[in-house]
Order: sequence, then C-alpha cells, then structure tokens
Amino acid sequence: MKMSEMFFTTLRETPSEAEIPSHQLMLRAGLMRKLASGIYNYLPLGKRVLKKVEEIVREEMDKTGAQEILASALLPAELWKETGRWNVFGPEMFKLKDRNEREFCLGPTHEEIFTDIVRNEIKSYKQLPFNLYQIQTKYRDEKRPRFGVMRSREFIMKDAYSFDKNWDGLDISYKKMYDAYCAIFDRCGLKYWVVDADTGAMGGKDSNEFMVPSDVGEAEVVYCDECGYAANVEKAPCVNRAIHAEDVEKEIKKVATPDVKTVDELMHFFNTTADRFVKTLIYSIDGKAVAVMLRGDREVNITKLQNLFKASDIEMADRNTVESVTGAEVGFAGPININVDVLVVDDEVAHMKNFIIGANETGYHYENVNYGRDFKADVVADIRNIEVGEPCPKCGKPINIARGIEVGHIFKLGTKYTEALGATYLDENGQEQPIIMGCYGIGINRTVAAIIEQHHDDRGIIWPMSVTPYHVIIVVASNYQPEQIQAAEKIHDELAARGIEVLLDDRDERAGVKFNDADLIGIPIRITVGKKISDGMVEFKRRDKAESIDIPINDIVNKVIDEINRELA
RNA sequence: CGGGAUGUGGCGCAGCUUGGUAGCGCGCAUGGUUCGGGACCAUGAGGUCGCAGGUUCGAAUCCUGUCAUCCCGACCA
Repeated sequence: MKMSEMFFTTLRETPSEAEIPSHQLMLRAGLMRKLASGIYNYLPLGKRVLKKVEEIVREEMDKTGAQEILASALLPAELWKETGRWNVFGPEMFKLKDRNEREFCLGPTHEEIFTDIVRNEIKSYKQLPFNLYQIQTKYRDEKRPRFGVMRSREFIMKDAYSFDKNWDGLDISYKKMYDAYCAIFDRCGLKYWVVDADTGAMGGKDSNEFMVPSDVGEAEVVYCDECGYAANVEKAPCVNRAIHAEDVEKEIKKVATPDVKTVDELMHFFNTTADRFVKTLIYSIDGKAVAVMLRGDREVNITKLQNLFKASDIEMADRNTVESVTGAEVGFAGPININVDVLVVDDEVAHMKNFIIGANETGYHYENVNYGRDFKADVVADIRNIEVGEPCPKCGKPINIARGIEVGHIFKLGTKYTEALGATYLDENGQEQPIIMGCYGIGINRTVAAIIEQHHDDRGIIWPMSVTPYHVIIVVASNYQPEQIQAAEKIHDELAARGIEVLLDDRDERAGVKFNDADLIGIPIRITVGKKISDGMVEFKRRDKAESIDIPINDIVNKVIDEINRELA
C-alpha cells in the first residue's frame, strides 16, 4: 500500500479530550475518530487492527469446535420480557420502537437470542453439546462512557454460548473456552491475569475474568505472588483474625461526643486508631432498611452485600431514612436499639474487642462494646473489601492489589436462561431437561486498547506482530531521488508478492516526518531506503529496538520474512 | 445520577475581567529554496466564536436557558 494513496492522517498534537495513552494514540495515529461520546468511527488502520484481533479470536474459537453464527443486533422486546431483563437492564439498553409501535432494543448482550435460537432447533440429547459464537456490535447506553474505546456505548464483542446436557459437560465446555482465551490473549501479546470473578447479574456458578494489568483499568485485582491466587476485589474473600485478642472485655460505657461524627473526628476525640471503631452504615436494599457494620477503616463490598441479599437494588439510605431508623443525626448510628429490617455485621467485627460505636443518640457513642455481649446481628457475613497486605485467602501470605482492564469474561450460567425461555431437550429416558449453558465474552475494541496500553512508548504505538495493521513500513528517505523510489517499490512488490503486509511511505514529506509517523503508528519493522542505496544497502530497524542495521538490498526480503515468521510462530 | 471543568477554522490555544475590525502556532493550498528524526520564505483558502433567547446603538465578551464534550464519584452481561 502506498501511503501517498492511503486514507490516513496523523495528528501532531494530542486532542485535549483524550486522557490515557491508548485513547490518545488511537486518535493521533489515525486509527479512529470520535462521532459522539462513546461512539467511534474506525479508519483504515484501525479497522485492520480490529480485523487482526477478530481473526485471532475466530481461529482459536474454531479450534475448539465452536461454530460462528451472526445474530441480529436489532432485537424484539418480547424475549427480554420473558427473562425479565427488559427492566433489569433499564436505561442502559438502547430501546426503540418500529413504525407500528412495537418495542425493540439494540442488543447489549445476546443470552436471550442465542437461547431462543437453540430452543427452536434443539430437541434431543443427541444434538448436545455445542458452542455457538458471533463477533458483533453491541450497544450499551453507559452512564459514563470513558477513556475512548475502553468503555464505549457501541463496541465489538465476541460472545459465545455453550449448551450442554449436564454440569459435567459444562465444565468441559468451560475449560475449552478458558484455554482458548489464554491462547487468544497470548497471541495478542498481552500479559494478563485470570481472576476469580463474581457472577453478578448474569447469574450462574463459576466465573473468571481475563484482566490486563494497567493503571487505567477500572477493575481492582487481588493477587498473591506466593501462590498465584488472583481475584476481582468484588469476589476475594476476607480472612479475619481476632484483633486486640489480648484485651479483656471491659464494661460498656456511654460517652458524650458532641459534634464528633466521622471516623477521623472520632480517632481524634478518643485518641486512638480507626481499627478501634465500628461504623454502622444504613443501606436501602430492595426497599428494606439494612444496617451494615464494619470496622472504621474498611470499605463495604457492594457485590458481596448484593449476593448476600440476592438483591437487585442497593443504595445508601438518604439522610431522612438514617435519622428515622437511628433516631439521631447522621454520624451517630449504632446497632443498639436501631430500627432496621436487617442488621448485618461484617465477620471482622465479630473478631474485635472493646470497640467504639454510635449510640443512636445525637452526641453520644459507646465504648468498650463487644459483639455478642452487647448486641447481636441478624447476619454475620463477609461484606467488606479485602485490603493490601491482608492474608491471601488461599495461602495466607500478604496479598497485593492492582488495577486491571477486563478484556474477557467467562461464566458458567447454568439454567438461568434456558429455564426462563424453556430451552429444553429430551434425555435418554425421554425426560425433559433444561439445557445447561455457559457464556463467554471478549471485548474486541477494548482488547486493542489494552494492547496499546501495554505496548507503547513516548513516540507512539509498538504493535506486536500478530495484530499490527501492517508488518513492514518502507520509508523512502528522499522522494526526489528516483533511485530510492525504484528500490523501495521493488522491495515493496517483492514483499507483497510473498504475502507480507507492507506500507510504502512515498509521501512527499521530509524523512523526519516519515520516521515520526512510522513510530507513531507503530509498525514493527521499518526499512529505510536512503543514500546507502548507491552501495546496495538499506536500513533495517525494529520499532521496539533503538539500533538499526544495514542490509544488502538483495537480502532484505528474506530478512524481513524470517523476522516476521519467527515472531508469529 | 451527584460534583467539577470546557465549548472560538481540521488539531492545540489566546482574546472575555474593562462590549466596538476574530487572532496565534500547527496542519491545508500555490510558488520557490531545501531534503535522514515533525524545514524555510512568500502568497492564500478556511470560523454564523456550541445553540436559543435577552440586555445594548453594537455581544466571542454581560445575563438567562439549553445542548455537547471531558474528568472525579456512583453505577456497570
């Protein structure tokens, strides 16, 4: 491809709206342009990268025996109403009506649709198992689209759905996907964690997320260098030990604490540390008032709380509710004489001694409080976030926490959708059984962004060979030298004839501009045809290396092909 | 949805406090000189200053409303 003919523009300056490297570079390198918030158009270079990633995904999926189909992105409301998700998704779903006022949505995910396809075709155990997938555009009206393609409202997703006779079969289907995902992300040149994940609103049993370590990631990952344990913080269980175990239980005492409301103020007032306090937070969970108690310096884990209550709607209670259940101003809530539907105590609190709590009376706290003796909970459970340095749930060594980009997610769904939609089969005994389902997603655009996050420097992108839009870029140093142009065209044609994707920078620009653009768009191999062509030499340089080497023009084609093959092997 | 910020040629920005001809850098076009890490000179094209009202003789500038975009938070198969 001659760059003088290519639809392609780079930006010298970073658009002010882009904050993170992948977003900045995707715009600067001319991979894509924004159409609206969270909606992007892909230009030729960007489209080629998407295709590369899609092709890797397709190859690895096909290897597992999964079969590609293509469902519609425009979906009738009925199916969603059958499973109840028309309302569950709520405003996040792009909803629309046809000319006859029939309701539709743009598909945010496709469990319902694949299950519907399957229920119409599958009748017998003899037809199971199988796995169907598609690579298709999804629509989610995100509350806050962010970071370019990292969280967008329109995105390309590979979604796969497995259908099995039983749970053992699902385990096998799941393992195949797990391995395929590892192969996919390996081939994309990504370093990643496979973490235990919450099954969330999708329902189901086991779940793993594929997380690319990155400071710009939206998820927090707990990991253990000792034993290799890794989990989403949402999921990671806390291991609680007795705190201040040496203390003897002292007598409970009411203390006047005028205007002392926050944990910080309490620490000051009592001249002690946050682990001596227990805070009582009031939540509204599916309409019920719930008090949640945890150590002063801990954070509530909403996911754990949600799972505990099998809740769909959780929010912090408003000021009025707090004041009515506690009978005091905000800042003095405590478990004694509190008027809530449920009192939940974090497991850690049950391990504490002589702690300080609110008295449900404005201006007062209790100290030397002990769980069991002074109050009792309706539920004691693990409902907090694990923190750095706490014991690993698997081996007990101190854990670390880092941020990650979720590029893939796999679930054992079970029968949630097949039961709701009546997708059943007749088993060997003629008995009707629900099909057992798994679902498996990869965000294609987000994977591209994650690759850039992991492969760039201050000059631009550094594509892995497997996903680069072109393998090679030939820079003609001096366009006005016919000898250089001719030599460059010859190399270009020979490489192209041998199946190499090659760009020829024959633009009427100075060498510096071409070098800078080559670095920016991140082509892994650069050949420069310059002065030394008179000695029959061209320059070979890798984007990821600083130095370059001179190579006889007659050897360059083989050199390049060797290099590419070595890397793609 | 709560908080914060910003909208001025394709990109980056100034001008706004104190109303009066819309500016700079980059990019783009033409000509010339250059030519291995974002050249130089000359000439030129391109903007209803997000939109709608209002104040005023006069609004990019002041007021009101609205829309859009970005960031933080909440939320997120």
